[in-house]
Amino acid sequence: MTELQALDKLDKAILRRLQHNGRETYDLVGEQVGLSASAVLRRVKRLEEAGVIDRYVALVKPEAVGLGLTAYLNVRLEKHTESHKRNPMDLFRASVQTWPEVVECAAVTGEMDYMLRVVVRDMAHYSRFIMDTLLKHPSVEDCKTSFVLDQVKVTTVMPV
Amino acid sequence: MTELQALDKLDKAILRRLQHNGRETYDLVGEQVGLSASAVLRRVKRLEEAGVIDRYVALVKPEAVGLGLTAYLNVRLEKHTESHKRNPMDLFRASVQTWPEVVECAAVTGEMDYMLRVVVRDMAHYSRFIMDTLLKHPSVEDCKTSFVLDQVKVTTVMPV
DNA sequence: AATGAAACGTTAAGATC
DNA sequence: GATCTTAACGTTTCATT
Repeated sequence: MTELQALDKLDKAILRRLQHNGRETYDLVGEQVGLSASAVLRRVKRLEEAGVIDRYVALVKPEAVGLGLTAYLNVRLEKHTESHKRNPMDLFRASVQTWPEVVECAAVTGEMDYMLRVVVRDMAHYSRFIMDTLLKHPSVEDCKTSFVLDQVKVTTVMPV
Repeated sequence: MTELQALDKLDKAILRRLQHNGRETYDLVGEQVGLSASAVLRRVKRLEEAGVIDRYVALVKPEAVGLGLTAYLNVRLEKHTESHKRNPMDLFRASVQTWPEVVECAAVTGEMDYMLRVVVRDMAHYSRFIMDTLLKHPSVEDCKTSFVLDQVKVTTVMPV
Protein backbone atom coordinates (compact mmCIF):
# COMPACT_ATOMS: atom_id res chain seq x y z
CA MET A 1 0.00 0.00 0.00
CA THR A 2 2.08 2.88 -1.37
CA GLU A 3 1.00 6.44 -1.87
CA LEU A 4 -2.42 7.12 -3.32
CA GLN A 5 -2.51 9.29 -6.41
CA ALA A 6 -5.50 10.95 -7.94
CA LEU A 7 -7.33 8.67 -10.33
CA ASP A 8 -7.40 9.78 -13.95
CA LYS A 9 -9.98 8.92 -16.60
CA LEU A 10 -8.23 5.68 -17.51
CA ASP A 11 -7.98 4.45 -13.92
CA LYS A 12 -11.67 5.09 -13.44
CA ALA A 13 -12.56 3.33 -16.67
CA ILE A 14 -10.48 0.32 -15.62
CA LEU A 15 -12.13 0.26 -12.19
CA ARG A 16 -15.55 0.42 -13.77
CA ARG A 17 -14.81 -2.67 -15.82
CA LEU A 18 -13.24 -4.69 -13.00
CA GLN A 19 -15.95 -3.78 -10.53
CA HIS A 20 -18.42 -5.38 -12.91
CA ASN A 21 -16.24 -8.31 -13.89
CA GLY A 22 -13.23 -9.01 -11.71
CA ARG A 23 -12.01 -11.61 -14.18
CA GLU A 24 -12.13 -9.57 -17.35
CA THR A 25 -8.84 -10.13 -19.19
CA TYR A 26 -6.39 -7.25 -19.41
CA ASP A 27 -6.63 -7.53 -23.16
CA LEU A 28 -10.37 -6.92 -23.10
CA VAL A 29 -10.16 -4.19 -20.48
CA GLY A 30 -7.51 -2.52 -22.60
CA GLU A 31 -9.68 -2.77 -25.67
CA GLN A 32 -12.53 -1.07 -23.83
CA VAL A 33 -10.48 1.74 -22.31
CA GLY A 34 -8.00 2.21 -25.15
CA LEU A 35 -4.79 0.71 -23.75
CA SER A 36 -2.63 -2.34 -24.27
CA ALA A 37 -2.87 -5.28 -21.89
CA SER A 38 0.48 -4.49 -20.31
CA ALA A 39 -0.45 -0.87 -19.71
CA VAL A 40 -3.66 -2.04 -18.04
CA LEU A 41 -1.68 -4.50 -15.93
CA ARG A 42 0.68 -1.78 -14.72
CA ARG A 43 -2.22 0.44 -13.71
CA VAL A 44 -4.05 -2.40 -12.00
CA LYS A 45 -0.96 -3.27 -9.98
CA ARG A 46 -0.65 0.36 -8.96
CA LEU A 47 -4.31 0.41 -7.93
CA GLU A 48 -3.84 -2.77 -5.92
CA GLU A 49 -0.72 -1.48 -4.18
CA ALA A 50 -2.41 1.83 -3.42
CA GLY A 51 -5.24 -0.10 -1.78
CA VAL A 52 -7.82 1.21 -4.23
CA ILE A 53 -8.56 -2.33 -5.33
CA ASP A 54 -8.94 -4.13 -2.03
CA ARG A 55 -9.41 -7.65 -3.36
CA TYR A 56 -11.17 -9.85 -5.89
CA VAL A 57 -14.05 -12.08 -4.84
CA ALA A 58 -16.65 -14.47 -6.17
CA LEU A 59 -20.15 -13.38 -5.19
CA VAL A 60 -22.49 -16.17 -4.13
CA LYS A 61 -26.23 -15.70 -4.56
CA PRO A 62 -27.70 -16.33 -1.10
CA GLU A 63 -30.99 -17.85 -2.29
CA ALA A 64 -29.06 -20.35 -4.41
CA VAL A 65 -27.43 -21.78 -1.29
CA GLY A 66 -30.58 -21.83 0.82
CA LEU A 67 -30.07 -18.51 2.58
CA GLY A 68 -33.53 -17.11 2.10
CA LEU A 69 -33.83 -14.60 4.92
CA THR A 70 -32.01 -11.32 5.39
CA ALA A 71 -32.56 -8.91 8.26
CA TYR A 72 -31.27 -5.55 9.36
CA LEU A 73 -30.60 -5.69 13.05
CA ASN A 74 -30.09 -2.71 15.33
CA VAL A 75 -28.20 -3.43 18.52
CA ARG A 76 -27.78 -1.37 21.65
CA LEU A 77 -24.97 -2.24 24.04
CA GLU A 78 -24.56 -2.13 27.79
CA LYS A 79 -22.61 1.03 28.54
CA HIS A 80 -21.21 0.43 32.02
CA THR A 81 -18.09 -1.67 32.35
CA GLU A 82 -17.58 -3.96 35.30
CA SER A 83 -14.00 -3.16 36.16
CA HIS A 84 -12.68 -6.70 35.99
CA LYS A 85 -14.17 -7.41 32.55
CA ARG A 86 -13.26 -6.31 29.02
CA ASN A 87 -15.28 -3.36 27.89
CA PRO A 88 -18.60 -4.24 26.21
CA MET A 89 -17.76 -2.55 22.92
CA ASP A 90 -14.52 -4.46 22.27
CA LEU A 91 -16.14 -7.68 23.36
CA PHE A 92 -19.08 -7.20 21.02
CA ARG A 93 -16.90 -6.27 18.07
CA ALA A 94 -14.74 -9.31 18.52
CA SER A 95 -17.78 -11.55 18.68
CA VAL A 96 -19.28 -10.08 15.53
CA GLN A 97 -16.20 -11.15 13.60
CA THR A 98 -16.85 -14.75 14.60
CA TRP A 99 -20.54 -14.84 13.64
CA PRO A 100 -20.75 -15.88 9.99
CA GLU A 101 -24.41 -14.87 9.74
CA VAL A 102 -23.38 -11.24 10.21
CA VAL A 103 -22.16 -10.04 6.85
CA GLU A 104 -22.12 -6.34 7.69
CA CYS A 105 -21.73 -4.44 10.94
CA ALA A 106 -21.19 -0.76 11.60
CA ALA A 107 -21.29 1.57 14.58
CA VAL A 108 -23.94 4.17 13.80
CA THR A 109 -25.43 7.37 15.12
CA GLY A 110 -28.95 7.35 16.57
CA GLU A 111 -30.76 5.55 19.35
CA MET A 112 -29.07 2.24 18.71
CA ASP A 113 -25.32 1.66 18.62
CA TYR A 114 -24.79 -0.85 15.82
CA MET A 115 -26.39 -1.75 12.55
CA LEU A 116 -25.98 -5.33 11.36
CA ARG A 117 -27.05 -7.15 8.26
CA VAL A 118 -27.71 -10.79 8.97
CA VAL A 119 -28.16 -13.54 6.38
CA VAL A 120 -29.74 -16.83 7.45
CA ARG A 121 -31.60 -19.85 6.08
CA ASP A 122 -35.04 -19.16 7.54
CA MET A 123 -36.94 -17.73 10.49
CA ALA A 124 -36.06 -20.67 12.73
CA HIS A 125 -32.41 -20.03 12.07
CA TYR A 126 -32.84 -16.32 12.71
CA SER A 127 -34.71 -16.96 15.91
CA ARG A 128 -31.93 -19.17 17.18
CA PHE A 129 -29.34 -16.56 16.29
CA ILE A 130 -31.19 -13.86 18.23
CA MET A 131 -32.16 -15.96 21.24
CA ASP A 132 -29.13 -18.18 21.65
CA THR A 133 -26.33 -15.99 20.41
CA LEU A 134 -27.07 -12.28 20.26
CA LEU A 135 -29.24 -11.77 23.32
CA LYS A 136 -27.09 -14.07 25.41
CA HIS A 137 -24.06 -11.93 24.66
CA PRO A 138 -23.04 -10.01 27.80
CA SER A 139 -22.51 -6.75 25.90
CA VAL A 140 -25.95 -6.64 24.29
CA GLU A 141 -28.70 -4.72 26.03
CA ASP A 142 -31.36 -4.60 23.35
CA CYS A 143 -32.05 -5.22 19.67
CA LYS A 144 -34.58 -4.45 17.00
CA THR A 145 -35.11 -6.25 13.70
CA SER A 146 -36.28 -5.17 10.26
CA PHE A 147 -36.77 -8.11 7.93
CA VAL A 148 -35.99 -7.76 4.27
CA LEU A 149 -39.11 -8.26 2.15
CA ASP A 150 -37.46 -7.69 -1.19
CA GLN A 151 -33.93 -6.88 -2.35
CA VAL A 152 -34.25 -3.90 -4.65
CA LYS A 153 -30.58 -3.21 -5.28
CA VAL A 154 -27.34 -4.86 -4.22
CA THR A 155 -24.09 -3.70 -5.74
CA THR A 156 -20.42 -3.73 -4.82
CA VAL A 157 -19.71 -0.91 -7.28
CA MET A 158 -18.40 2.22 -5.61
CA PRO A 159 -19.47 5.45 -7.34
CA VAL A 160 -16.03 6.65 -8.49
CA MET B 1 -28.89 -21.19 -14.92
CA THR B 2 -29.70 -24.91 -14.86
CA GLU B 3 -31.06 -26.92 -11.97
CA LEU B 4 -29.63 -26.31 -8.52
CA GLN B 5 -28.24 -29.35 -6.77
CA ALA B 6 -27.33 -29.72 -3.14
CA LEU B 7 -23.79 -28.62 -2.42
CA ASP B 8 -21.39 -31.24 -1.14
CA LYS B 9 -18.28 -30.73 1.01
CA LEU B 10 -16.10 -30.06 -2.01
CA ASP B 11 -18.42 -27.48 -3.52
CA LYS B 12 -18.51 -25.65 -0.22
CA ALA B 13 -14.74 -25.77 0.12
CA ILE B 14 -14.34 -24.38 -3.38
CA LEU B 15 -16.83 -21.60 -2.66
CA ARG B 16 -14.99 -20.71 0.52
CA ARG B 17 -11.78 -20.23 -1.41
CA LEU B 18 -13.29 -18.23 -4.26
CA GLN B 19 -15.32 -16.03 -1.96
CA HIS B 20 -12.05 -14.96 -0.37
CA ASN B 21 -10.06 -14.73 -3.58
CA GLY B 22 -12.03 -14.69 -6.81
CA ARG B 23 -8.82 -15.01 -8.81
CA GLU B 24 -7.29 -17.98 -7.07
CA THR B 25 -6.06 -20.38 -9.74
CA TYR B 26 -7.88 -23.67 -10.16
CA ASP B 27 -4.58 -25.39 -9.48
CA LEU B 28 -4.30 -23.76 -6.07
CA VAL B 29 -7.97 -24.23 -5.23
CA GLY B 30 -7.60 -27.88 -6.13
CA GLU B 31 -4.56 -28.21 -3.93
CA GLN B 32 -6.50 -26.81 -0.98
CA VAL B 33 -9.62 -28.92 -1.43
CA GLY B 34 -7.98 -32.09 -2.72
CA LEU B 35 -8.91 -32.07 -6.40
CA SER B 36 -7.19 -31.58 -9.74
CA ALA B 37 -7.48 -28.24 -11.51
CA SER B 38 -9.76 -29.67 -14.17
CA ALA B 39 -12.08 -31.20 -11.59
CA VAL B 40 -12.28 -27.84 -9.85
CA LEU B 41 -13.03 -26.13 -13.15
CA ARG B 42 -15.90 -28.53 -13.87
CA ARG B 43 -17.42 -27.83 -10.48
CA VAL B 44 -16.97 -24.09 -10.78
CA LYS B 45 -18.71 -24.10 -14.17
CA ARG B 46 -21.57 -26.04 -12.62
CA LEU B 47 -21.79 -23.57 -9.77
CA GLU B 48 -21.80 -20.65 -12.21
CA GLU B 49 -24.47 -22.21 -14.39
CA ALA B 50 -26.61 -23.04 -11.36
CA GLY B 51 -26.41 -19.39 -10.33
CA VAL B 52 -24.65 -20.22 -7.08
CA ILE B 53 -21.70 -18.12 -8.17
CA ASP B 54 -23.40 -14.98 -9.38
CA ARG B 55 -20.32 -13.14 -10.65
CA TYR B 56 -16.73 -12.13 -9.94
CA VAL B 57 -15.89 -8.58 -8.97
CA ALA B 58 -13.04 -6.36 -7.87
CA LEU B 59 -13.82 -4.66 -4.56
CA VAL B 60 -12.79 -1.02 -4.30
CA LYS B 61 -12.00 0.43 -0.89
CA PRO B 62 -14.27 3.48 -0.60
CA GLU B 63 -11.88 5.60 1.50
CA ALA B 64 -9.16 5.08 -1.08
CA VAL B 65 -11.27 6.82 -3.71
CA GLY B 66 -12.42 9.65 -1.49
CA LEU B 67 -15.74 8.15 -0.39
CA GLY B 68 -15.46 8.82 3.32
CA LEU B 69 -19.08 8.85 4.46
CA THR B 70 -21.53 5.98 4.64
CA ALA B 71 -25.10 6.24 5.93
CA TYR B 72 -28.03 3.94 6.48
CA LEU B 73 -31.12 5.66 5.25
CA ASN B 74 -34.67 4.66 6.07
CA VAL B 75 -37.27 5.85 3.59
CA ARG B 76 -41.05 5.95 3.86
CA LEU B 77 -43.06 6.29 0.67
CA GLU B 78 -46.30 8.03 -0.22
CA LYS B 79 -48.94 5.34 -0.28
CA HIS B 80 -51.77 6.85 -2.30
CA THR B 81 -51.49 6.70 -6.08
CA GLU B 82 -52.81 9.49 -8.22
CA SER B 83 -54.59 7.50 -10.84
CA HIS B 84 -52.87 9.03 -13.83
CA LYS B 85 -49.38 8.44 -12.46
CA ARG B 86 -47.16 5.38 -12.03
CA ASN B 87 -47.43 3.92 -8.57
CA PRO B 88 -44.99 5.37 -6.03
CA MET B 89 -43.30 2.06 -5.30
CA ASP B 90 -42.34 1.24 -8.89
CA LEU B 91 -41.23 4.81 -9.47
CA PHE B 92 -39.01 4.79 -6.39
CA ARG B 93 -37.46 1.43 -7.21
CA ALA B 94 -36.61 2.52 -10.72
CA SER B 95 -35.00 5.70 -9.41
CA VAL B 96 -32.89 3.84 -6.87
CA GLN B 97 -31.30 1.86 -9.70
CA THR B 98 -30.11 5.10 -11.26
CA TRP B 99 -28.59 6.59 -8.09
CA PRO B 100 -24.95 5.44 -7.88
CA GLU B 101 -24.63 6.61 -4.26
CA VAL B 102 -27.13 3.92 -3.25
CA VAL B 103 -25.20 0.68 -3.05
CA GLU B 104 -27.87 -1.30 -1.25
CA CYS B 105 -31.64 -1.02 -1.07
CA ALA B 106 -34.25 -3.36 0.36
CA ALA B 107 -37.93 -3.22 1.19
CA VAL B 108 -38.18 -3.94 4.91
CA THR B 109 -40.70 -4.53 7.67
CA GLY B 110 -41.25 -1.86 10.31
CA GLU B 111 -42.28 1.76 10.41
CA MET B 112 -40.27 2.70 7.33
CA ASP B 113 -40.59 1.03 3.94
CA TYR B 114 -37.04 0.88 2.59
CA MET B 115 -33.56 0.57 3.99
CA LEU B 116 -30.76 2.06 1.90
CA ARG B 117 -27.02 2.15 2.32
CA VAL B 118 -25.57 5.27 0.79
CA VAL B 119 -21.86 5.92 0.09
CA VAL B 120 -20.71 9.48 -0.54
CA ARG B 121 -17.65 11.71 -0.40
CA ASP B 122 -18.60 13.88 2.57
CA MET B 123 -21.45 15.53 4.42
CA ALA B 124 -21.91 18.19 1.75
CA HIS B 125 -22.36 15.46 -0.82
CA TYR B 126 -24.79 13.61 1.44
CA SER B 127 -26.75 16.75 2.11
CA ARG B 128 -27.13 17.39 -1.60
CA PHE B 129 -28.25 13.83 -2.18
CA ILE B 130 -30.95 14.09 0.48
CA MET B 131 -32.15 17.61 -0.32
CA ASP B 132 -31.87 17.67 -4.09
CA THR B 133 -32.52 14.06 -5.04
CA LEU B 134 -34.24 11.96 -2.40
CA LEU B 135 -36.65 14.42 -0.83
CA LYS B 136 -37.55 15.91 -4.21
CA HIS B 137 -38.62 12.48 -5.41
CA PRO B 138 -42.42 12.36 -5.74
CA SER B 139 -42.67 8.94 -4.10
CA VAL B 140 -40.77 9.83 -0.95
CA GLU B 141 -42.72 10.98 2.08
CA ASP B 142 -40.09 10.89 4.79
CA CYS B 143 -36.59 9.67 5.61
CA LYS B 144 -34.33 9.09 8.57
CA THR B 145 -30.53 8.77 8.57
CA SER B 146 -28.06 6.85 10.68
CA PHE B 147 -24.46 7.78 9.90
CA VAL B 148 -21.77 5.16 10.04
CA LEU B 149 -19.19 6.01 12.69
CA ASP B 150 -17.02 2.95 12.19
CA GLN B 151 -17.13 -0.08 9.91
CA VAL B 152 -16.77 -3.09 12.16
CA LYS B 153 -17.28 -5.82 9.57
CA VAL B 154 -17.85 -5.89 5.83
CA THR B 155 -17.82 -9.19 4.02
CA THR B 156 -19.23 -10.61 0.81
CA VAL B 157 -18.83 -14.15 2.14
CA MET B 158 -22.12 -16.00 2.47
CA PRO B 159 -22.23 -18.47 5.37
CA VAL B 160 -22.55 -21.72 3.37
C1' DA C 1 17.71 21.33 -28.21
C1' DA C 2 18.89 18.14 -24.27
C1' DT C 3 17.46 15.63 -20.14
C1' DG C 4 14.77 12.75 -17.16
C1' DA C 5 10.51 10.85 -15.65
C1' DA C 6 6.33 8.65 -16.64
C1' DA C 7 3.55 5.92 -19.37
C1' DC C 8 2.79 3.21 -23.65
C1' DG C 9 3.15 -0.78 -27.01
C1' DT C 10 5.46 -4.91 -28.65
C1' DT C 11 7.30 -9.09 -27.84
C1' DA C 12 8.16 -13.42 -25.95
C1' DA C 13 8.32 -16.72 -22.22
C1' DG C 14 5.82 -18.85 -18.78
C1' DA C 15 1.47 -19.86 -16.39
C1' DT C 16 -3.13 -21.09 -16.64
C1' DC C 17 -7.23 -22.83 -18.65
C1' DG D 1 -3.35 -26.36 -27.78
C1' DA D 2 -5.16 -21.86 -26.94
C1' DT D 3 -5.49 -18.16 -24.05
C1' DC D 4 -3.89 -15.20 -20.62
C1' DT D 5 -0.43 -13.10 -17.61
C1' DT D 6 3.74 -10.95 -16.87
C1' DA D 7 8.37 -9.06 -17.25
C1' DA D 8 11.81 -7.00 -20.40
C1' DC D 9 12.91 -3.68 -23.63
C1' DG D 10 12.60 0.13 -26.74
C1' DT D 11 9.70 4.16 -27.90
C1' DT D 12 6.88 8.19 -27.20
C1' DT D 13 5.45 12.17 -24.69
C1' DC D 14 5.88 15.96 -22.00
C1' DA D 15 7.58 19.12 -18.49
C1' DT D 16 11.89 21.22 -17.19
C1' DT D 17 16.10 23.28 -18.01
